[in-house]
Amino acid sequence: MRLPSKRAKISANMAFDDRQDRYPFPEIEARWQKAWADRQQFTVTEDPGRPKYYCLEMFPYPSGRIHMGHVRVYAIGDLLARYKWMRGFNVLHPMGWDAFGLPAENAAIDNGVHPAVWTYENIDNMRTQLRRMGISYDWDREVATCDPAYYKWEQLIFIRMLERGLAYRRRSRVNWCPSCQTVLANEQVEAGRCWRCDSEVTIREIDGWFFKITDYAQELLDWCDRLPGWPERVLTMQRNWIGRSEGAEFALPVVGRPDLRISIFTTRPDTSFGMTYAVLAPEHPLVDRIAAGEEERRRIDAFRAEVARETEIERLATDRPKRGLRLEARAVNPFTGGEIPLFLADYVLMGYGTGAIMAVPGEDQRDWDFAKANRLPIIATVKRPEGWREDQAYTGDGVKINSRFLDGLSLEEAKRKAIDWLVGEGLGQAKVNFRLRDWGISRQRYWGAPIPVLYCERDGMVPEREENLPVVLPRDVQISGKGGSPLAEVPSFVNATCPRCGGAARRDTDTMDTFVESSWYFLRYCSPTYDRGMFEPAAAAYWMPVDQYIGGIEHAVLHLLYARFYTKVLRDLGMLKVDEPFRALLSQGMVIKDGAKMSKSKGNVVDPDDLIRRFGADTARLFSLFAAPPEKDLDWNDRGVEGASRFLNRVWRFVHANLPELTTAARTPAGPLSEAGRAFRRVIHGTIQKVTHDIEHDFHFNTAISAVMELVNALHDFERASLDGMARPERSALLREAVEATVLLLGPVSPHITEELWAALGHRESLFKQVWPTADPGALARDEVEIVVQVDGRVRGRLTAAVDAREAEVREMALADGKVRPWLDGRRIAKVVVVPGRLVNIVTRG
RNA sequence: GCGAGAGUGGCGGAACUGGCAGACGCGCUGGACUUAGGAUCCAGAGGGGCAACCCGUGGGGGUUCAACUCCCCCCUCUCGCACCA
Repeated sequence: MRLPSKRAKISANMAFDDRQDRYPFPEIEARWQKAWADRQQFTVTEDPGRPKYYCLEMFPYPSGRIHMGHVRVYAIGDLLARYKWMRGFNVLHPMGWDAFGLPAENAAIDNGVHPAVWTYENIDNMRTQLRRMGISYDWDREVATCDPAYYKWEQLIFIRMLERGLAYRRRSRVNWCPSCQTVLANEQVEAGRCWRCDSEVTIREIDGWFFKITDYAQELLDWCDRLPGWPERVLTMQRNWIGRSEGAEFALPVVGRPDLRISIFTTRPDTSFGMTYAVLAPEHPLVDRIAAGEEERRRIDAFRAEVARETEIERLATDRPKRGLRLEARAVNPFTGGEIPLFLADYVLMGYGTGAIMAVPGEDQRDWDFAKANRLPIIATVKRPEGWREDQAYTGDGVKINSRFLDGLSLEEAKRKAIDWLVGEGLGQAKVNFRLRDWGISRQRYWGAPIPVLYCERDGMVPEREENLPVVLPRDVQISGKGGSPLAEVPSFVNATCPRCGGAARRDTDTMDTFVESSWYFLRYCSPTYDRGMFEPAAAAYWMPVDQYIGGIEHAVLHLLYARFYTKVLRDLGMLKVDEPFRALLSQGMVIKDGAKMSKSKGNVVDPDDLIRRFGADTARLFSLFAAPPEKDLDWNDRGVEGASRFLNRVWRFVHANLPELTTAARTPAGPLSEAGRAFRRVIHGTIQKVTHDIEHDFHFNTAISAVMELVNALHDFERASLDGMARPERSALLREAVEATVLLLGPVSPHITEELWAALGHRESLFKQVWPTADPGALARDEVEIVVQVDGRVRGRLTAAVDAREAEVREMALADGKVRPWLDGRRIAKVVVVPGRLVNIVTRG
């Protein structure tokens, strides 16, 4: 009876789309986006009088179009930003573009379009797409890292780092395509071959710039314990990446060569008496001097060429045979005084430790495998446990054996004593080693920030003068994908004057790793147009650190570690007060579809534009947040999107169908509530409590949204049930309270429809200037609870007890329960466990 | 390979510090309203069984009155890799 008439009313009042019966989201979303922009609602300035909240999502690479991963991360960020607005914070929520990088150069090679043109067109497209999502960005703070006004400051910091020895030059290995005559990124190497010409990739040594992140290894590690807002799994990955290990460093003399000593690092100095051979990395610089003659030199070169074809992952794999080459020279184990053979082997890397190891096959599995393959002796220096089969290395604890003055000691004691001995003999010392390597930042690419140094015949390497910055990337350049750095082909760029002597000098033609730009963009947002420095000190002092950083788990190590490092460098340069850039981190999972990452080749891509056109941004955002908790992968499902859309429509319809009653109702129910009214009010306030908790506690927006859905379900039930038997003012006031709570709680998720509904409910001010609702403890209070009764762990009955019922009382009720008694017949009660307010478990025997 | 995560109905996912497994949504089934329904509303539903009940959180052990949750072993999948001397 009521439904048809209600339906008629709905159609007449609400301008539903005729065909689809959907609320008019295109118009609503456009209108509110314009209103927020016109009012500059999310434009912020520093306001010391209010608590600040800096909410940041990892900025995108301007690939051309946003994808669902972007929708997800920005929906998460915007929810938090808007929530914090409603909580009274002064929220900084900026957006920009990680605009340098390889794809722009590839586009230039493939389509002949200039990287700058390509990049800025993409930015324009993506900005339009993002605006359609209705994110609360302060667009006045937009930055693009390819802007000289941006990278100028990065060049300045480079020079400061150079002055402090934090930037230095050395040789390093790169992938080289002999056919294209160019350096390849790892990404451009496919199964050992060049992705363009399919030639076999080789390794080349070239000079490049490094940042000395290893100087900060200990501090970066220490602060992992002081970042409680970070996910533990990311901190664990960072700790492992930094890879601190304690041990000893000492020298092995080369037999007959008093001029040569091989320095080795070991975490197990206690096993030194088990050293039966030693290994150098094939790249080790001493190898050339150790080589005995022409013939051995040739063998070494051949071996090096073989190893050069292996990736580091292959070289370190423990499940494949290790390659080795025995050298003619021998070394001395200083502990035993005995001679041991020397090898080159692929499993020893130049980049870790000293690039040489003492091999202890008895207590190291890789050494064991290599020793077995090369018929080398194996000596046990730790007593094996009872029944140990001598078929693998023993890496466990135990008493030292076969180790002369270390015999009988525990492993830890022996480590200390071995080091003491080394120190006493003047052979070595205790040493802390890190797995972390310095950060190579030189790229032989065009589309990046130029490295601001020159090379002068007379003065050598000279940094550019500060007043000459930025060193601007020249526009006219040929990008072919062949040959060296494209900048080397631009005479007007290369040929410059020496900042020191004024003579002729050549500029460095490499550009910086794009990770450098992304290591400080969050600082630039604090004062994006400031032109007297990287950032305005007062602005950075106000906004930093970022309170909540949000981005993909794939950045768990590299980007996040580099940004932490860069921040510490700036602090040590006296520019910044904070020690860490990101107070809290939310690592969100990927968006997948049909069990696989979205990709064009798999044909499972969902286009956000298309989605927004069909369902609206509010629905797209709602679904992204509802379908999975943020840290997990999200399996995209088109049907699920329809469900999200259906939910918003349901809310829309309910509000409009009851508008007259809602707008005339009292704000709070007058007088005492009926029992049904109290029950409903408990649902309302329970929802407020749960949503707030889920947002604050663990970012589980999916359960927050499901709680609102439950409230809406309860709202419908209440609306129907309260028609009879409830006083009209009570009903109306409760309906209003519930609807307003729904709209407020849903605001950060789906901001356009909720603004519209909020206005329809008679409010003049923006929803996002409202105060977030708080749960009324009085409304939450209940006087009875349901208690589950188990017999031997199985649910056999349930009973209702007073909240404050005593344990003995509940126990008696359970034992007397009619449903429970038959299960106790003929059994002896061994024990009764009472969990207050939850359950009773009656344990029987026999 | 190493490092880090994840495995729960037909599907996405719930389940607080060990206490009723499957909230919420999708899909499905039945019904109502409709010229119509791919709109909307109501109801049902983990699997087995007429039922009482039994079985169920990747697999196998264990701890406990009680295990998705804690411990040990194994399997599968995902992410990162410059990487353990």
